[in-house]
Amino acid sequence: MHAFDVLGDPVRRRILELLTDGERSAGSITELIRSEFGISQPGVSQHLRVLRENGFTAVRAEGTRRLYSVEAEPLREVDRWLERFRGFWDQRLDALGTELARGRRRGTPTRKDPP
Amino acid sequence: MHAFDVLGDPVRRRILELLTDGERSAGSITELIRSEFGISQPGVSQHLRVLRENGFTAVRAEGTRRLYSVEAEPLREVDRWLERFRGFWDQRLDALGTELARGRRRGTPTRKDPP
DNA sequence: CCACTGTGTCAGTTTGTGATTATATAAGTC
DNA sequence: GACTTATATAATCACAAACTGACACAGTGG
Repeated sequence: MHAFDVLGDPVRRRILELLTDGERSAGSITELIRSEFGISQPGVSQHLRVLRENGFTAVRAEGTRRLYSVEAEPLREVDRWLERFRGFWDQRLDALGTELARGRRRGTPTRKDPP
Repeated sequence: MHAFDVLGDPVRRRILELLTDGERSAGSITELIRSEFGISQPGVSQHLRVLRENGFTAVRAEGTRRLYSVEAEPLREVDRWLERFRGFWDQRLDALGTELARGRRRGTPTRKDPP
């Protein structure tokens, strides 16, 4: 499953958002998601599975609890894919800053259409 | 349809990639995509429609030709969503740069799990 | 006007994904 | 050991998405 497919689901995006400020147990995630989306516990668990199996989260057991946390790599991959499009809005870049932070090369796009 | 759903399809991602270096006619896109993915002309046309209807592309008519080009906004939206996760890998940031370019506030995430 | 090219739309079929209910497993508690 | 809590898995079902083939329609050139 491609990273973008994983992020295509609003529940999964929300779960990742919840994890931005640190570890969270499956239970606390489930509770929140249930209240926000009205889906069942197994439903949430399956989304957690997708995130897990695609490397978006790391899990750590603590008793019966499973503590989930964000794993950066796949998100970073998405970020890298987007990179090629930054030129479309970064134009009036506070140059130095962006250029240093990201390693871009591409300038403003130009026309090109084969016959 | 959410931006991530649009990007969930590999054909649509590829089309956007093709458009990074400028306008392209539906025909030239179709030809390329057909050779790469082996799908029919209507198939490609439908993907173009999704991109169009979701604001990922602009279209301009030139005779019978339709010239497609990238429209930044939706991609930018995705970029903004990702922003909150940059802290997970940007740590060793060439500080100044990133901080100036993006308007981040969040630091390194910390633990937090409600009972 | 006719035929041809370029492109979009429609109808119908297939497939994959997300949801549900029921159940399994594993860890604590009494 | 029986019971409860925490979480995952299994089986199944429903629906949205993607593909195809047939067709429509606008421009263009003879």
